[in-house]
Amino acid sequence: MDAVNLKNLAKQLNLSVSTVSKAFRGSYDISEKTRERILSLARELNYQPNPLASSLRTQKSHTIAVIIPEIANNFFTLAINGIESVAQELGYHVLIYITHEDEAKEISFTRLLQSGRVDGVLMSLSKGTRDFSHINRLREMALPLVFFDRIYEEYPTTRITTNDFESGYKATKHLIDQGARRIAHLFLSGNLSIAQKRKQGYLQALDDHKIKRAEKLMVACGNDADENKKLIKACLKKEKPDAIFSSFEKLALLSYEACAELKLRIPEDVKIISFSNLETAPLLNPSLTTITQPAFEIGEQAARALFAALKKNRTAIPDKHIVVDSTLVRRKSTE
Amino acid sequence: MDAVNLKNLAKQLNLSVSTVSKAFRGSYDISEKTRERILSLARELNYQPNPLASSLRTQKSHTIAVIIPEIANNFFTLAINGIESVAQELGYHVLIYITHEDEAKEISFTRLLQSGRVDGVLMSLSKGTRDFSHINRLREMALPLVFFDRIYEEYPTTRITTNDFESGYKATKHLIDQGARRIAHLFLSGNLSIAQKRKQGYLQALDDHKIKRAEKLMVACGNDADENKKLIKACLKKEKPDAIFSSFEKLALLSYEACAELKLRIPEDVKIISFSNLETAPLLNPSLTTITQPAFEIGEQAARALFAALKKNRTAIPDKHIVVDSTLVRRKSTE
DNA sequence: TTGTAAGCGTTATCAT
DNA sequence: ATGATAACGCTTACAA
Repeated sequence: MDAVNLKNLAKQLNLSVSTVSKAFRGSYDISEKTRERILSLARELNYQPNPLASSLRTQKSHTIAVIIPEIANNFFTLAINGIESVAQELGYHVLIYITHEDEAKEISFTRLLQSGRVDGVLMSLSKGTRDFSHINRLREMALPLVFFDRIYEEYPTTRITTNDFESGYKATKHLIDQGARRIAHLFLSGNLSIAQKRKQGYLQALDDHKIKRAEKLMVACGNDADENKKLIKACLKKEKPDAIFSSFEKLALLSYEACAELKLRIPEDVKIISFSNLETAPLLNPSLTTITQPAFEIGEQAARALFAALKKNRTAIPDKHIVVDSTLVRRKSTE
Repeated sequence: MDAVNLKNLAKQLNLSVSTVSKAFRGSYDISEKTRERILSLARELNYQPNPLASSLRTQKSHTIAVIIPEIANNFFTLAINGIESVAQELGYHVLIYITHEDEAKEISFTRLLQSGRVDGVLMSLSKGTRDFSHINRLREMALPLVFFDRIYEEYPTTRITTNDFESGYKATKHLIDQGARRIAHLFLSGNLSIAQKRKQGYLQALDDHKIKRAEKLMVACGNDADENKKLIKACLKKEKPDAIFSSFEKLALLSYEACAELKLRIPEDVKIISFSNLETAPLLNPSLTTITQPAFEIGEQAARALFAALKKNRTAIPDKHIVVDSTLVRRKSTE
């Protein structure tokens, strides 16, 4: 069966291509009667306009790209859900690109997006990103870009995060209030601003409570889970922390495993709190105290910020930092 | 800055558009010297070919669509990971569509894909799908389609699932071996073939062990979590099962909550086994015995099946059912 | 109200 | 080895 297109329809109706085209776009200089004829034949033949042709012509793809570091991660999964729901509502299509925390991939993805494939980009930086020229290039190309969570702080666009400093502070203070004094901090190595903010919150809380900072209690983790678990175990064994504040969910889960393997009891020997969107946090053994980010909402807001700019036809996106609050949920792991 | 395109490059080099175009496609009737000139200017100006134009011309979008019922779900997250890794390797782009188990959305998505936007589709049916005409239409349009997990059994294409019947049987038998006799089964209402297969495995296992089937022990769940929890609690209270076999991860988590609320101990009062790709299954209280599907591999294989067909230029995809095995992982919830 | 024709940025065929 | 030109399917001035 030959694809049905405008030319096709036009011929069968003895009309011109442009008349048919206009009918679909609800132009009011088409008579009610011919419009009816056109639409009815279109329905019958199940006509679908070719989006490539139309995008090429209008310079709008009605598609956005979402670039994230990983997807087997509850935060990003929820964020995508938020993004997708807005995209669906507004009739946009969503391309997904996963960098696996790799700067080289991030660079090559941004390259691919530079020529009309998408109208805009939502992005969360990968841990490995050290140089930002690929991102600045997007600005030169006037490709609208909104950051969420793992933002590029200096980039003049809308950037959405949670209150990371305050949350880091609150998490640490919570541990202190629960009696902890040797608090380890697990974070992801690299340049991520959110990791730094959380760490600063941690340090500030220590300072405010006259607890001495100790480099050895701050564990920079990488990409490899086994490696990370070793780092955590080493810290637990050598430094004997009485609590752990983990900046990233997966590091908390590794801590649970590490504690089990070292026969350390949670929370008796080690209290644990972590940034996390884990649905099963309440069901863990013991249930995990979390700093929970409103991930769906973050995705949603990022998408809305982007689409608002797209509607206004490539208006620059407001240069501002939107902060939504995380919530601390107390559970057994810090009791 | 004006977008740099072929015409643009050609003018600056005093060459024709077609020469420049050929240079990029490594045509060998371009002299080494001019090719060098072209590529070097392209690099300098950071030229990126416009994929819309090129797709329109070649009738290949180098893009696939993935249609799934939900994304806040470890199985689908892992499957996407598998799909995306293959797509990345082969230079394809991935569009994501989430039906939220809604047939209407599934229909409208398949519509959108009918006119050149994508070269092929990977799909897992939504629970709500009762009519398949929208899917059959994709065949009429000769749009390559591969199913994974929630397959449309009658559709002549490659369909990838786990060994659902056997897994259902094995799960049930495991509960029986552990001493259970009143085994409830939680599944998703609707037409999903995998749900039916799993249930058949369950029933067969009961039959083989001379345990009487009981309608009231078979709980059909819907989309609403609260509603589902009520159903599960009602079953636990009225039917007093000594074990639960859950076909879907989220139903198992609700069962944990239900048991907690009813002060039922797992596994002493109720043993639980579930299909699940939960990373935290070993960390739950108690750890959850699972039937784990090789989700990443399923996604990967589905993608490979699709791309193989695409490479051969719209050859029909082999009509076959690929079965990969799930594994039963024994943990405390069924001890 | 309808039609003509140019053009979006490519690729591919056919000349030169 | 290079170039002119016609598509791909659509939108949009502008003309009729």
